[in-house]
Amino acid sequence: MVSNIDSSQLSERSLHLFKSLVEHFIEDGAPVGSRTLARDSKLNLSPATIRNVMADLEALGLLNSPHISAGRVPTARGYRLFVDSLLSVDHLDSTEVEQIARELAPKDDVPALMQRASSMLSDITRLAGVVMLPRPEQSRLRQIEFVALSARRILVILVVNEREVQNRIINTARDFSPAELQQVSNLNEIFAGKELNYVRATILDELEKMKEQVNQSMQAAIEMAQTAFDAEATTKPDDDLLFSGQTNLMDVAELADIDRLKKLFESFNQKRDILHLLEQAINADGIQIFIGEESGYDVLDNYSVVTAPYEADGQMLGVLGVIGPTRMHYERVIPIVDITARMLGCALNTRN
Amino acid sequence: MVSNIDSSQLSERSLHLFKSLVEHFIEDGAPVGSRTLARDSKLNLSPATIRNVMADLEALGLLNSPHISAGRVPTARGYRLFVDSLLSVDHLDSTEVEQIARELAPKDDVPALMQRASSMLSDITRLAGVVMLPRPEQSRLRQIEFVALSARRILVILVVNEREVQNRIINTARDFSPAELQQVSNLNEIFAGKELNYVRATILDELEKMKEQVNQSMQAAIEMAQTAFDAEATTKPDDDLLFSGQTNLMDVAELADIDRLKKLFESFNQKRDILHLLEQAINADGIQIFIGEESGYDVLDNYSVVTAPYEADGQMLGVLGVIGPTRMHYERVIPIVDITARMLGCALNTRN
DNA sequence: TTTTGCGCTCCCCGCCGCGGAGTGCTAAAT
DNA sequence: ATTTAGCACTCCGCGGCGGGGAGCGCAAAA
Repeated sequence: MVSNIDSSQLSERSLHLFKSLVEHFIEDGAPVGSRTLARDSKLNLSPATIRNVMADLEALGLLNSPHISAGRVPTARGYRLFVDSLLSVDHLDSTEVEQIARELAPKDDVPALMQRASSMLSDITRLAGVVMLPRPEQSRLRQIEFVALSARRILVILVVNEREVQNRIINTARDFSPAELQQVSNLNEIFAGKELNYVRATILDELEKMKEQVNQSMQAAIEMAQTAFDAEATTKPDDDLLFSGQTNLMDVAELADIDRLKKLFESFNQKRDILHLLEQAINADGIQIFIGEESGYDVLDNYSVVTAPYEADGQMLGVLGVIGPTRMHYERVIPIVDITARMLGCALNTRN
Repeated sequence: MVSNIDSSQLSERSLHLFKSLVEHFIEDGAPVGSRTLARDSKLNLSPATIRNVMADLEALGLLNSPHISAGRVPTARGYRLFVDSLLSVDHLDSTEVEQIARELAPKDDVPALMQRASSMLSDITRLAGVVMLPRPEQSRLRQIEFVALSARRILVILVVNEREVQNRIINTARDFSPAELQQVSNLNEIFAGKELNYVRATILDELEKMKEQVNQSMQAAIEMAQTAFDAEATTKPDDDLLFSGQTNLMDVAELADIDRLKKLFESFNQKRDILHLLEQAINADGIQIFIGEESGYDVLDNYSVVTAPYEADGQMLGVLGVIGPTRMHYERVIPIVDITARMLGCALNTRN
């Protein structure tokens, strides 16, 4: 990749004009010419001077023009300079902060909270919102329970990390008596508080060794657990992204070009690309922005993604963000994404 | 509503021409003129004659023309006549039937099955698919379990109807001892197999009476159950529609008109309108079709919805269907929706 | 270094005119 | 009594044309 432009490489004046141009373009989406810029930027300069400056900026790859006699438009690289060095971030309206806080009040379960976070992001920015569900590095098993549905159908309940409940139904190879089901409490004693992968590995691999050490009905518990974890391994968590407000992107005339939009929506459904992108952002320290072609995914050409990781109890949990046209109001979107991530983190901190 | 046209009110020849016209229009979306119709319909008639017939059909409200010198286009009423009396339904390719059967093999849990049904519908028809989740009239409580997470946080697990598991976490007003939690098995004895609403009502309303009859730790169980069912009452099942393939609608140039499409997508998200529509179809005996404006929801202008209810174990469970432009290949879509509903029903029949 | 002036490019928009497809009507043909 | 042929007419779509506007670059003047 060609190196990005550093703001120190440019004169004060160039920067001012450049900033002004980008703001203009973000506002009304039309290429910006020297006249308008001369009129609106406070510097008293003639259009001709400004044309010279713009020619320089174009040579640096910060601007280009759709055709020879149109105004200029920022390139991805231009936006990059803009957001990195030139942007003055809005101070959020206190009523908006309150709204966010209200929406993210921890009043129900985690998935619902995430859903609210996503739709709030899209409502408030009028763009598309996305939230990656928390995938804690370490899932500690809290409790495991077996409930008999019929002789060979058993409901397995895993309580993980204080808050999360997984259940699945397994069909066992042989009948189990109620007494055998009771033995599961032994498993709790052994595994409570252990890391989930460790539990799985232990149960699946070290079965032989354990079987010799324990009594018969305990063996039954292990057998069942084995079936349960086998089944669980096949469960891929591929619904770990929550989108909302996709339709907001449909009235950004920017690209009414249905085909691009369709491709974008399809990539929302596939989730793969967006997921990869967000994963890149999870270790970023705060806001991270992917601008247009930068992202490397060509469905995102002309779109930007503003992300922020969220954490609770000192642990990185996931990423959330907003997807919209490169021509978006970064100065507003950035603080919104930022504060949403923080507040979501708060809401997730172990409560009570 | 003005009465629909009955096929017996029209001459054989008119019907033939009308059918031919609709098929033509469905095929290429352009208004159909007398010349093309004269050429393609096997009857040896001159364009002029056909013009006369078309004028009659227009007078009946079956056709109209975008402007005076364009060809004719079917009206909603025209489509109605077409699907009710004129349509010869395709015989499904056996490979397609197999594909459907394969997709709907009951290999995992109900929600996943529904999801697969929906995306299969959209894949195979290249339109948008929708499935209403089963809402059994009677949910019988199979089992209820309490698991202590901490002294005051208790995980409540309800097993309903053999297959469905609900869990929620409640915060209790006072501490409960493990011994008290054990008492829940008494609740199982009382309520197992009872209708869920009855259980809820009994627990919430008849608390006083029961308290006197039982020992103290049993009272604890009732208290907890009360809290649990209180919480449950607030949980609205509003995510009971599964859409997929919305993006398919984006390349029906038919209405590249982004605004309409946006409204439609929004109504998918709101779910309300579509849900109401599908509810009308649940008591229909098999396929039901809503054509354009007929549906009464103006977001569906120029769209048709083809639905079929599905049932298992002799009980109506829900509705599924396909949403696409009025100009869709009904002769193909109808059998697909039909067979999908049947097979989904089979997959849901109590297994084992 | 900035500004002025000038020639030039390209888009956008409205206009015109034309060919094509289709209609409705009337009069002739069957 | 139908059906057909003929004819005048309507309307869309398209390409070409021309002018106005916005903008550019360059060179020469300030």
